[in-house]
Amino acid sequence: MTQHRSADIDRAGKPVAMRPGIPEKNVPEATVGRLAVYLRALAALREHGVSTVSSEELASAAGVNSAMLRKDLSHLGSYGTRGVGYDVESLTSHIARTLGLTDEHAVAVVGVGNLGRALAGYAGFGARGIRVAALFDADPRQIGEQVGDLVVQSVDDLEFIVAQLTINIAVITTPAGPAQEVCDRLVAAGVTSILNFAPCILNVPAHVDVRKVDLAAELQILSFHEHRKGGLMALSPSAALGLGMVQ
Amino acid sequence: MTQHRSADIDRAGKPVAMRPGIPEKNVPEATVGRLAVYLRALAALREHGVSTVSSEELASAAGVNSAMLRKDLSHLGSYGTRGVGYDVESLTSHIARTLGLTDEHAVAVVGVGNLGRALAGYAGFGARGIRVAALFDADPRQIGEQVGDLVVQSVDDLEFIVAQLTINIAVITTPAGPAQEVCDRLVAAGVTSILNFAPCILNVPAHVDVRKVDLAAELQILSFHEHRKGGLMALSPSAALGLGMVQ
DNA sequence: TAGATTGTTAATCGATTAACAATC
DNA sequence: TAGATTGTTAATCGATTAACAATC
Repeated sequence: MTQHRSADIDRAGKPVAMRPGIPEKNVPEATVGRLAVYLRALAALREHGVSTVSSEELASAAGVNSAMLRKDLSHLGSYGTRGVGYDVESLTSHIARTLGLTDEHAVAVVGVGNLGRALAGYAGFGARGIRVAALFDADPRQIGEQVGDLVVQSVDDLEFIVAQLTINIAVITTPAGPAQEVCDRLVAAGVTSILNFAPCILNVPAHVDVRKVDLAAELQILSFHEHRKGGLMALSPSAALGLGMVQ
Repeated sequence: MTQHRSADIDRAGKPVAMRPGIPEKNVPEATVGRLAVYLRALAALREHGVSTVSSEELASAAGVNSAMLRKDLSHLGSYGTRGVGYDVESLTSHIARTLGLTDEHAVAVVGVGNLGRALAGYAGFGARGIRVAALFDADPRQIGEQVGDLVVQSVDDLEFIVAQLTINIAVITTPAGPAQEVCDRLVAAGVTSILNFAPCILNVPAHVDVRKVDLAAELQILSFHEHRKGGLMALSPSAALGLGMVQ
């Protein structure tokens, strides 16, 4: 959540994008998170044969406000045409390039439970720069099993294989227990970006990005909102209707 | 992402917490997201027999700054003791109550692929107010299958069962295609909070909260950060070392 | 040219952080 | 009392939104 932010700043305290040799404009973290969403909306539009789209249309497809969309895109440069809109094709490739999806990223998944399998099989990655290249597990019953195109490898061979395949991005879908050790070993093997599904905080050196997906927390947040709505709706849906809580 | 915010405000434009009859102080959205993390850190401390914890210790266990932790907790009231710290037990229950985890929430999971199964089997929920109470799928091969304690039900029976079990929270782990229809039916059956894993934007009435977990987007965000680090590290790890990028 | 829509500015809002007075 | 640590204030920072001049 907050963790990955630490790596936006290098040891000297300067924002990464300001370092000499990396000239790209600085893209705010919140914007980066939405670029992926725009990319998906653009892909859907392209499939429907749409070749030009206005900020209003694209924003509505992405579930955001059009002012925010234009502001987000302005960080990448000016790729729209006033009075007309954005060219779907060219905007797609500008966003993809900004996200670094023109490079091919090999990803390792550690932990081949249901969650790991879901990620390994996720078609959403394929085409777009991200490819699951290795699966690891500690359970001897899983090792050697075929999952999609890949064979599950022993976590004992993690360092060797990760280094061999020059994997920089890893997904941790182990239980909380082994997660920190797995993380340390991934980092030692050259991984610099981690997506963590294990319900624990990972300690990493400053050059490593960690993003955390916390499934229990997501449901607890919904629980909070239910609680806030709760009283009223549960006791009397019609009262809630009267208060305009229901459409 | 932004979607769930819309439901914080009712039709009259007043923040929910301000409505008469719901006196709790307003807790910022960002704080709510972290309360779940604190709760987990507290559980770990309690297991280690710790009965009192300072904001500094708890913050470090939760991976945040101690000022932020104290600020977050101040929204719940004053449950610490100056010069001493927080009582693990009592802080745990205050946070749990704030999150609405004292009520029992029955959750439906729609889509029993790997992701749905991962959630259905997630032990992290059990004890704490959240219980997966129904599983649905459209695939006849899945219907009737036993998953954990539950039998997979036909999505055709969704309305009846959701209403029957007074389920208010649902998780959508279907492909993007059927997600909106599933969502509409859940809402019609009384669901008011949705956790969406399908890679699409859901349109819901204002009284419904949607949180979105976008796995492809998470990896694309990491791809962006890799890209930013990329050039340097790939060409010359030793140069990167010299720039202080590596510990 | 007239209508449409971008890119940007400025205002607002919310979230984070540091610092410290209150107080155990 | 002296040391420690909370709860809160004020400063800063970043993100969102509305409005509009630029321009296709």
